[in-house]
Amino acid sequence: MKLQQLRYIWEVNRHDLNISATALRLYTSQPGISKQIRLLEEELGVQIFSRSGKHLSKVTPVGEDILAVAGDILHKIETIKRIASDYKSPTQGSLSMSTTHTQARYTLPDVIKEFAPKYPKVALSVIAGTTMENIVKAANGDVDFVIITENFDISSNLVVMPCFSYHTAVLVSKDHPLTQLAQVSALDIGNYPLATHTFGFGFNSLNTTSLGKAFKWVGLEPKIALAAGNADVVKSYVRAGLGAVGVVADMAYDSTEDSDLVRLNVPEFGDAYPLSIGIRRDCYIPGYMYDFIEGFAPHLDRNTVAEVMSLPDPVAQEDYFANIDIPDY
Amino acid sequence: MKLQQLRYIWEVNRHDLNISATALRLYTSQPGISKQIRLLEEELGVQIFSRSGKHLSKVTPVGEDILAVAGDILHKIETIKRIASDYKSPTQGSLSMSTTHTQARYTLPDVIKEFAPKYPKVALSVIAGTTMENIVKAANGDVDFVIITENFDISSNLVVMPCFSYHTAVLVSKDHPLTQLAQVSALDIGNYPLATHTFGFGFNSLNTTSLGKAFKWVGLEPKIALAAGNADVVKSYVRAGLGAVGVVADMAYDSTEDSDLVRLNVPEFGDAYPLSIGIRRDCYIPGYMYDFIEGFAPHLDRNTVAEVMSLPDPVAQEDYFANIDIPDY
DNA sequence: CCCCATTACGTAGCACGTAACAATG
DNA sequence: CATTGTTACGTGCTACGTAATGGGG
Repeated sequence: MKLQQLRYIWEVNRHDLNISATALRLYTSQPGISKQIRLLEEELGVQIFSRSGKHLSKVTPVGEDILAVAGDILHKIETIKRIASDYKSPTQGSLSMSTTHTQARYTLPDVIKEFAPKYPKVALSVIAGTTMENIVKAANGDVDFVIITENFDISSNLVVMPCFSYHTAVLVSKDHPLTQLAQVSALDIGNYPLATHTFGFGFNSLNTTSLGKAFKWVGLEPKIALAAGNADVVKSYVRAGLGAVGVVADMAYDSTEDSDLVRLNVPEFGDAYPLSIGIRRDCYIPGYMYDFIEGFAPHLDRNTVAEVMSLPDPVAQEDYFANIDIPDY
Repeated sequence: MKLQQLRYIWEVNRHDLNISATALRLYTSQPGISKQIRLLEEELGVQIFSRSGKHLSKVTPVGEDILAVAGDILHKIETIKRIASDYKSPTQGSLSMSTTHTQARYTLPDVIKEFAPKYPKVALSVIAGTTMENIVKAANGDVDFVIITENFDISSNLVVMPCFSYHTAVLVSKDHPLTQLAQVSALDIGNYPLATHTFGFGFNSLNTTSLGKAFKWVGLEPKIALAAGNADVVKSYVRAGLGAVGVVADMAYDSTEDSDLVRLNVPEFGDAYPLSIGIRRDCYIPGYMYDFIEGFAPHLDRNTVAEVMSLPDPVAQEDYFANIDIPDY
């Protein structure tokens, strides 16, 4: 059994069982991959892929099991490289995260501004995507960690550490009728088109967020005017003067930059949302990564993170923060 | 990076950093191993072993980290082979366990008598050792699972499933003065030499077992006459007619075979001890292994074991059995 | 008829073994 | 001086690339 053989079956599986496409991506030849896969299957005495004619049609049941373990192995191989690289040159390496647009746009730049000059040799990449995509990326090891809003109790291999809480900001234009009210309720908002970004799981998730619940609670079906993955679009829409009410995460509201907007206080929307960081359980954490995390969430210092990561028990990891105050943004 | 390189550093570490000895054991040449290790170190850019002169003197800090991951990888490689082998020929393979002498001698033979004819092609091996040794073997993956008395909440990578409870049997010879008493207490026993096997952690562990506590409770320092790892020796000692009181696990007392001994009822020694099976968390379980486990502990059927093993959370795994009645032996 | 996996075959690289060397206790 | 790790060197294996073959949709 060779590592490359494991790499090949893993990649072929990732590329829709298309050996040719895999070969292109790996800059190698089709016959090479084909042969190595057959050799592996021969050595193990089982078929990993079932062939129909000249196609790999699907993964056999054994293949599923084998692929799962192979994935672990390949990830651990990368881990070894990282360990060595981190020890050799602690200020060098790569750091990738996936997160929502809001964090990428509003909270992360400040952290990066501190981080980047300190670690000029660390290749930093921030990927903005939906919560679902982000979680999958982190779980697959495509990124080092994920910063994510909403509680996700997905039974995955991610260690979740809360960074801070944030609230929603309800925004209207300066001349909006709602600015005349002494106290705005969700009921009042229901009379206007609502512009919000999709909190995580896409459009329908509105029903499951506490924002959605707040609407339900006052017996309203919100008239969504705009649901974008992007707080800036929401704000533009509010600015457009169509009477829209915008709901964004409060970090997306800057009192000076957005001085043409008015932030309303709506008690029903007062819920705090936890913003958390999720790291693959068996991930190796280089020094600069600790530093980045601490820069983002000061209470997640190196010792804390290391301690939580070393807890063998997911529930203990979760409980660790149960009695710790999570700061507001 | 090659798998063999990982195997080499792993084995060299296991063989006290002696490359020559390792080469002998692996049926290969010293220079081969030496070179591959250097190649790996070169590729990673770090030293895994520190050299003093012509010796590998110790493992570097990075080396420790790397070795840990390498061990995982090698174990998973074996797992892949097992998966394939099990799928290819489900009735073939190997099954090894480590346990105490008492289980090996008294409870396991019945299970094996059922199992062996059913799976003639499974190489079965039972290793008797102290509890400590057994746990280490299972955690290292040297054996497939461990059957162990005493509660061990060692934070290891073992999934623990209770099989049944047993009690201690207090044995004396037929002509022993204690047989004249209507009711025997621990206090009475304190007057005689005590013969017992070491429950698990060696001689001193008597203080931590509930057996030891029972003595403490009645204010006695037991006069141990014999502490052996072997219930048969205890019984011989009791038979020797020196007035010794023997304490063994009740499965070691056979009312017909040991009809020359009298079992006393001593309330203070009435505690139930759980007997559990411990399986490495990331272990692959072939069909015949499920079968063996079920033969040993009928309530641990295939579905139950599979379900518990698939729980990602050690605490959940432990709690699984909290509300389930564990049968007596 | 295009796409894709497999077979055939040649080559370059590398893992491994033997032998010689060096250094340590 | 015995033990152990490293260097030197030759060889056999094999992974990989190119070219040709063969099924399917």
